[in-house]
Formats: sequence, C-alpha cells, structure tokens
Amino acid sequence: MESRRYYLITPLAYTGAATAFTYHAEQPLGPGTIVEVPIGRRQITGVVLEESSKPSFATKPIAGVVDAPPLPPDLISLAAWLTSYYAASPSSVFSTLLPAGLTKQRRSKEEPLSSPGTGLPPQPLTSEQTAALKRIRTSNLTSHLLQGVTGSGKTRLYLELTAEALANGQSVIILVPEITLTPQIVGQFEAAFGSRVLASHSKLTEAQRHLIWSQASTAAAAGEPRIIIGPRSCLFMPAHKLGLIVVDECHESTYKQEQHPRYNAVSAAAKRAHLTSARLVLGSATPGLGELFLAQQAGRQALLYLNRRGSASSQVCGDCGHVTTCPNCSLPLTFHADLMRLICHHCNYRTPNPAVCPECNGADLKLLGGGTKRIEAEVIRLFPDARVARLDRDSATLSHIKTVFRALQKGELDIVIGTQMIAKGLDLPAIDTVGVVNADTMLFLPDFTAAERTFQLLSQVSGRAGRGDRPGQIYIQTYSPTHPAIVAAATGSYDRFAASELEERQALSYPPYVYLLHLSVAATNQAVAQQEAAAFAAQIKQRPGLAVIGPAPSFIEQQGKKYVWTITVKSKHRAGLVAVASALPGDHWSADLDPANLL
DNA sequence: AGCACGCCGACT
DNA sequence: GTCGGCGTGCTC
Repeated sequence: MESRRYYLITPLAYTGAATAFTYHAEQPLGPGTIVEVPIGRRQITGVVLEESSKPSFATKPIAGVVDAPPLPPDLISLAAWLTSYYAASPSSVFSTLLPAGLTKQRRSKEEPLSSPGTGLPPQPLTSEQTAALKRIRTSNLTSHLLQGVTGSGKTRLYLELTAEALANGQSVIILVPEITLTPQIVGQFEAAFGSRVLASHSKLTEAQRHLIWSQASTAAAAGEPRIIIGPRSCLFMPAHKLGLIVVDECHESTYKQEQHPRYNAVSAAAKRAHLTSARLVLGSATPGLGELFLAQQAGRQALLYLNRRGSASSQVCGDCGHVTTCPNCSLPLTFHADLMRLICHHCNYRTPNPAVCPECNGADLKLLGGGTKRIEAEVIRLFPDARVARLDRDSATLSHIKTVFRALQKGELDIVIGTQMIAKGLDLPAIDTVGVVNADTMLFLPDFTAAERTFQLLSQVSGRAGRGDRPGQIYIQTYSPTHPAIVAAATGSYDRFAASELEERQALSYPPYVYLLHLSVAATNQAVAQQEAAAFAAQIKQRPGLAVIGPAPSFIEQQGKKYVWTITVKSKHRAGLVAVASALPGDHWSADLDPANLL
C-alpha cells in the first residue's frame, strides 16, 4: 500500500467535462506516459498528466503502460493551451494529438534504409530570395510572414531554412494545405534530405498514420531531428529540438479544424513555436488579416515578394450595384422569398424587401446566384464546338484532376469551368484567359471575411493566367467594380487592400481587433431553436465586457433535419468568451472560438 | 463515446 | 406480468 503512487490521467474518447481522473500504480510514471485505464466497464487509452497525492475517493489501478514513447513536455503544454484557448475538452485535445488506434498491435515494419539525400538544389538563389533569407536569419524575432505567390520560390526558402535547422541538429515541421500539391513539396524535401523526411497526407490509412507517428516519436525520444511534412494534424508530431515551423499558404481555410476541438493550426503553430523557441514562418501570397496582424505585431519581417459556398440571395441593384446591407452590422441582407423580407443572419434585423433601389430608385433589383452547372450549360450553348471540362468539389477525384490536367497540357481542352479548386494548388500550364463569373456571390456573403476571401480568390485566379510566354487576360464580372477587394485584386495591390480592410474591421469591431465566439443551437423545431437561443443570449448579456449579436437564424438555416440559430459574441478579452463557451446549456449547442466565418 | 439505469408500449 | 424502446447521466 505504501508504494502506491497516484496519477492524474486524461482518458481519450471521453467527452465529459472532467479534466482528469485519478488512478494508481506501483511504478513511477512520468508526465506524457501513455497508459491503459479502466473506466466504467471499458478499458481505454489515457495520458498521464502528473503525479498527485492520494485522493479522498477510491481509485482504480492503471491497467498497463502502452509501448510507445511518452508525449513530450512541449506537446503536453500545447494540449493545456488548446484546452483553455478553445474551451475544448482535454480528451478531445489529446485524441487529436495522438494517432487513432494507438494501442492496436501492428506488425512492425522494417525501418527504411537510411538515405542522406542529395542536398539542396544547385540553382542559385534569386536576389529576392537571398534578401528574404538574410532578413529571417539576422532577425531576433521569431515570427515571419513570407509573402509570395505559388511558384515564386517560397519552397526554396523553406528548403534553405530547413537545411540550417538540420545543421543545428533541430527538427522542422512543414504544414501544407490538404490539397493535391503536397506530393510536389514532399518530393523536393525527400530529394534534399532523404529518409529524415516524414511525410503525411489526408489519404493515409490509420496504420500508415500510426507508423509515421511512431517514427517521429521514436526519433524524438532518441534525440534525432526529423523533417515532418503534412496537413494541419502534423503540427502535433513529437519532434526533437523543434527549430522551425512553416505554415505554407497560411490563409487556407483547411488550417481551421471544423470539428472539435475547433483549433486554428496557424495560432497553434505560433503557440508551439513559442513553447519550443522555434522559428515560425507563415507563407502566403494573400495572408489573412489575422495572420498579417499577428506578424505585424511581432514585427513584420521578410517580404519576398467561381466560388461554391452556397450562393447568397443578396439583392443587388442592376443599375447602380447597390446591395442592401444591415443598418446595425453593415453585412448584406439575405432575401427570403417565403417571407418576402430581407433578413440579417447576424443580428436578426428584418425589413420588407424594397420594390425599388433605395440608392438610385432603379427598378432593376436582382438576386445574386447561379452555380457552375448553369454556367457549363451556357458555355456549351455559346461555344458548341469548344472542348469543355468542369472541375469542382463534386467532380474532384484525384484521377479526374489528373485527367483534366493532362488534357490541358496536351492542348485537348479549350475551356475549363471550375470553382475555387482551379485557383488552388494546381500549377496549370499557360492559360490565356481567366474569367471570374459572378465575383459578387462571394463578396456579398453575409460574413465579415467576405472581402478578404474574395480578394484572395481573385488574386489566386489571376495567378493562373499568362504563365507562358504571353501575358494573360483576366476578366472579372461584378456589379461592384469599385469595391476595394475587387480593385485591389485587379491591380494586385495587397497592401492597399489590407490597409482599407483593417480600417473597416476596426470600425465595425471585427477580428483582429476583437475576439469572436460563434454559438449555434440546433433543434428539430424552429421555434424551440429560436427560444433556446434567445434564452441563452439573455443570459450571456448579463456578463460584463461582451457584445452579444443576435440571436439570428443561421445563414444555413437547416443542417440535416435540424433548424439552427446562432449568436455571435464579441469581446476584447478572450477569457470572457472562453467562459461562455465553457458554459453551454446543453450538447445541442456548439461553440466556435475564432470562427473562420460566421455562416 | 459506451454502457448503465429507468420508465412507457407490444408480446407469450 | 415481462421484453425492450431509447432518453439521460455517469464514468477516478
């Protein structure tokens, strides 16, 4: 009995509110040790947080220690931060940090033969790359924003910085968006650094992921540096002496996890870099204003260089382009045909839809919308002889992408119709003309990031044109040719857009000037959802230091068979929002801190 | 997440 | 009378 030691342990796959349960064992166990513990009549995996004193209640014994290196201290600290910063359950956080099926017995695979790699590519650096490298190297700041379009040579800089870290015996984590260009980057790193590269992607099986985690974990425990490349979740790989974290295309929405814990991998990367004194490099041609702000506050360093998301039924004047916006929120109102009203999906302001434009009295009021299918039909009607392909999320299997890509290279296609897919990773061969149809559908989504997203999309699409020897043409169809996002994208002036948009965000109290909490409640009955939302909103309003907006019906009103209402809470102080997110009235509620959007 | 307990309708 | 529907509540 005297030899009993007590440990606080967080069980995985357990969503209750408790941080940890107390178990006992005879042997000494360090923090981060992965164990099997009985809970109820099941036995599940858990993580040892720390040793504790004998509790007042009876404890169960730890059933066994899992044969895996313990979670390193920086990841335990990161887990604690994720838990409090995102008001997430410790269990969900640790489940994210550890690979699924950790305790399953697997046939141990042979370690791959060690190949050192052939070193960095021989091409000399451009003067811009050299300058950017110098600024990163000589800076005593740890966060760097690397602005440059796809193909501008950011990867080369990542390779240089990685080689330096390796030379110092440090590990590197490179995060990439979960899209098709991953193999290209991985290939370059493997060529340079051989078997020290551990690459992951979203199509791997559970066993493959587990293998990569084991390799990273074993190397970390043995004090060997590794280069880990992969999506969002790779941020949580164990690593010996982390020296550099790169988040490539850091503006991509895939860095925000939409399931619990709803963390943002860019913020989490900044935190892990801080915990480990690693250098953080955020790469993007069009960084989000949050990332820009983050980097500017740290001292901005190296400056190197058709839309799917449901069509908003905003009402736009065909004569003057005026879009009716909410008098409280300045966000576009959404037309509801059943009520013949315009509704603000932010604060629930409602008004009858006007018969004529309130700005110019024009009678030509239209609804924005129209999907890629309709456009395809129209294109086929207008150009019956053209060879047309469509690329969007519905048709975007890897093999289909490859087929379209090859056909393009061979010159077998005349017109490609696509959604954002086209703008992203695919490094398409020279395309003479790019047209963006209905740029407004994105611009007038009732969301505070609409302008930023539109600018990013248009900038990326523009980058697709004129890559060959001929300059390209870009056509943007819009009702708002003077909108700052459209003008800035057309003229390629990121700085001007950022300045005007930041001003707007500040004036309307949106991030990065305040923190946002997006709450939603789902119920099978519209009235129940509304009443629950109203009751909780009233409760939140009692708390000091918070601005409560809404409740309002969610922009996407029905999700599955449930009706959803939302509340948006703003505050300059994160703690108040964390408190609200931790005090949800029930499990049909969901909280999202730092939401990527408010739709 | 599971797996209990618990309180109302169809059955041998 | 019991078998079992899945609502809600607990798990060191």
